[in-house]
Amino acid sequence: MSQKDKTRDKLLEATLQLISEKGYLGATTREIAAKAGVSELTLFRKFGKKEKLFEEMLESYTFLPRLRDLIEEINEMPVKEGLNTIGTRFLKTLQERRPLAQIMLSEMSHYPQKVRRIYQQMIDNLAKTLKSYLEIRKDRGEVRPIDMDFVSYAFLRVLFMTFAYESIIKEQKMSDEKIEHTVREAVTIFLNGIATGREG
Amino acid sequence: MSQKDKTRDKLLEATLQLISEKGYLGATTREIAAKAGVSELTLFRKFGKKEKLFEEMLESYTFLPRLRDLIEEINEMPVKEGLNTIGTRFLKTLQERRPLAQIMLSEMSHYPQKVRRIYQQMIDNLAKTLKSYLEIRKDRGEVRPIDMDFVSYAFLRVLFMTFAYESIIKEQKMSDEKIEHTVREAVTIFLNGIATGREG
DNA sequence: CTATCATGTAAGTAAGTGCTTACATAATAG
DNA sequence: CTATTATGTAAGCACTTACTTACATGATAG
Repeated sequence: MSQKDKTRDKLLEATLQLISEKGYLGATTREIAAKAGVSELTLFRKFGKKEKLFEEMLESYTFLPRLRDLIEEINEMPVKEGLNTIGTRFLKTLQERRPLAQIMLSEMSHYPQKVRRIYQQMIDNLAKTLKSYLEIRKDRGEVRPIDMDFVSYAFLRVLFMTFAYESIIKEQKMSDEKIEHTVREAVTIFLNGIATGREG
Repeated sequence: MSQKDKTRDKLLEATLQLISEKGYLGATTREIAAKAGVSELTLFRKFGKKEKLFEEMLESYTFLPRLRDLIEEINEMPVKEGLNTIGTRFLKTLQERRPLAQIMLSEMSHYPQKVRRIYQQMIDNLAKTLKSYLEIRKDRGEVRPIDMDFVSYAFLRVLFMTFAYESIIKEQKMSDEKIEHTVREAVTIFLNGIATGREG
């Protein structure tokens, strides 16, 4: 990688870190440049405006790598195992890309159209994967014929908000055990529900 | 109400609106005062600092009114109806207090301790209510003996993120029908799960 | 070696920002 | 009515911000 690209990367990385910590308005170009170890002028020469820097940073960071090939991986698994795999992978990805997740959460009110991209990359895509997986299970009689679109989103939303609560509001990293426990509980509920069938 | 209190209220209201639109840093004291129809100096005479204004605004707005007395209301309902009632009430409250919900979501990364208060008022309390309701149903054999704490949070989180997605990312108000549909689907999943019991 | 190109330093600009001071007026309370 | 209190206008301060201009230096490619 050329020196030029290294500088660019350092700036994008610093932008990710600082905006996730302080928000778009709270992160100043001075501080971003300092954190990247370059002069502020370099930042402006490369990106022109702060907003462009923000956009290019969003473009360059993605949730995808860990989530790719998930369809094929889970394709032949029974429902319980499939949900477990997808849920665990989802939470671990959020964990690894936590700054990006944090930006997504806190800037969604003010930059909805910019955030929508990463939301789509992350949750919409994953929901689609999950949905088509569940549709197959439905055809095979493994799951009930209900609105799989809603089910998929619901499953991911429980996990996403659990992540947000633990690692942002409570400011604690989710341990591997916590992740496992969370996914296990969610899968149990989604598969079997909580009712016994008896009415009180 | 005295003129004094009216001024105060107008300022708090303007603060709520503007911070929900632009975030804490994006909302300026000048603009808040203008929106409230008073001079900026009045703002500072009443609250001293912007941060204090923010805090007092958070103190003054609450999610509670609509949620009070919910325990007694649902107490004798069967699970399905109980979940339906609590879910619907929850979504309608979020809708009514949307600016507050929006602030809660977007400032949670930067002011976690301040947001925790409204989170506790809203979700933690409601989860507790739901949990104790479910514990009773459990004792009566209506629901399975599983982690009711997790179930309660999971149920509310699905609804909360659905609300956030619809009304913040997609920027559409949730219609009453949408609310009903959302709750109905969520209740179905949580009660019965999606599995048939047959393995593929 | 030399010409180019990425980067640096330094200084600065224009526009905000939160917050203050000095003085004036209108409303309210006793 | 009068004294107090809430509010207003106007100006501005000290600081920060995104962004710019002018000039210099070091690396790199041909």
